[in-house]
Amino acid sequence: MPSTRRRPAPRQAEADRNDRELLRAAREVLAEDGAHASVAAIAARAGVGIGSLYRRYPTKDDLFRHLVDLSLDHWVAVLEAAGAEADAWTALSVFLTQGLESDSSGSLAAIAGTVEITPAMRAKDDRSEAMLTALVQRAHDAGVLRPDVSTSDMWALVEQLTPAPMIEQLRKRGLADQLPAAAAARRRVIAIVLDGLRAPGSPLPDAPPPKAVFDRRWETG
Amino acid sequence: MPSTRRRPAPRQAEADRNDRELLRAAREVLAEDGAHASVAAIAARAGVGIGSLYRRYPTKDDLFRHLVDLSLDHWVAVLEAAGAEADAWTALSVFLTQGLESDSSGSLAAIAGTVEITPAMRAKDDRSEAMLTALVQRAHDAGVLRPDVSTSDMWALVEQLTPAPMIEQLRKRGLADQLPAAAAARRRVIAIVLDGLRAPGSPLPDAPPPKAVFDRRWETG
DNA sequence: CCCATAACGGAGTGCTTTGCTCCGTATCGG
DNA sequence: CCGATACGGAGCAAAGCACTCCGTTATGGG
Repeated sequence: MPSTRRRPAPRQAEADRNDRELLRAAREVLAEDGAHASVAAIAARAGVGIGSLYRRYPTKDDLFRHLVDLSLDHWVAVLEAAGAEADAWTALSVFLTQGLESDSSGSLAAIAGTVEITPAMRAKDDRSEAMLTALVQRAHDAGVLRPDVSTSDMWALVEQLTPAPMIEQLRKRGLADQLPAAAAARRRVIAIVLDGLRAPGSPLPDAPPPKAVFDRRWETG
Repeated sequence: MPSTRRRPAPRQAEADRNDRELLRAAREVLAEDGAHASVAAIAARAGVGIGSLYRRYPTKDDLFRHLVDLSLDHWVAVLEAAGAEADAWTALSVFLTQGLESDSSGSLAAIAGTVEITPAMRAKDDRSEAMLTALVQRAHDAGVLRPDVSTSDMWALVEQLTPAPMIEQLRKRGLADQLPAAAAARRRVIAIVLDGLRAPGSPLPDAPPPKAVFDRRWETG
């Protein structure tokens, strides 16, 4: 049997760059347009033809699922970096600041319930849940985190702080010169929240949310 | 000249109720669908015919402008209630909790830049800016608010905390049984933020955002 | 310097959604 | 019972949608 070895892809470099641009653009458009984000808008913002997008992701759903998968990877990586910190408070602080600052994140809440979650993705989610719980427990043991804060409170903070409404708005309106100030404003908000997490804190209202509140949004069907 | 007095409107009560329902529905749909919110969806959610909506608001823009106007009224009212508090810290706390809890608010950021701001609306905005600045100054004088927090930091917090992504998501997916838990989670987040605002606090990063960042998003054209 | 090949861009397609108009119907005070 | 007013929603032209198809372009081993 003669070698049917394929030649190397002629335009591999361009293809790789296009893929990165597509994912970046998809996150931006999703953050701005929410559930109504269109494939055409994503391709246009990436500076890539629609045809090229569809060659890589046969379906809009495939693209979005990949995005969710990458986001799960992002949080696992952030939690690993945070867990490696020697100080319990620094670990929590790294979790929030690193996790929220990178644009590898972006608000995917808009497509919750529309993408099928694979078992591998579920496993990544379970993993990050366990890692964050360990981080919170460590901070409680060290007495640096207010005692009434639970793991799900931390996820609630992440959900609330992940969208950057001002930044999206400015980007959409083309007011790029205001972007640094808006990003700075968001960093200050996160810093305020971090201080709010420090022990002792005044008692929190209600009960911590059950994890089901977060998970059920992502169930399809 | 004979009296051309009009007869009283035969279905006035129904009309009033419909108007309230329309505004409530518009806020919900805007929060869920963002800038792509459709008139048909608003009418449907209000349980009102499209024709009735268009009789009251000749244009989609008219409806949205009214919504923005009411939101400005809402914040002025909240600031008046907060300013009436005897304790400087309680005043700030009322501002955030009352301002963010009511569903008279809702995230209108999605339509920033698409509605024409009338001089009257601009005046209301200026008024609330002055009132909040007074509140912040009072808290600084009393030494209860961390000294590096400015008025615009407070607006940034409001912008960040106004959207309720989890609540919208659950409502959209029909998971009504989870709504109380999600609302509780949000109250806890706000309580954490409030504690983060207390003096002394650790130094905040960057500089406070200029007010222009907030205003320019609303300029049309 | 070829030229086979893999990746490219975007016009086109059938279908849905949109903002808005129009008009026959329902309700109520006098 | 009747005139006035508000009602609901079918219908319309235009725009937007996910996705297909195909002629074009860039690359790198021989």
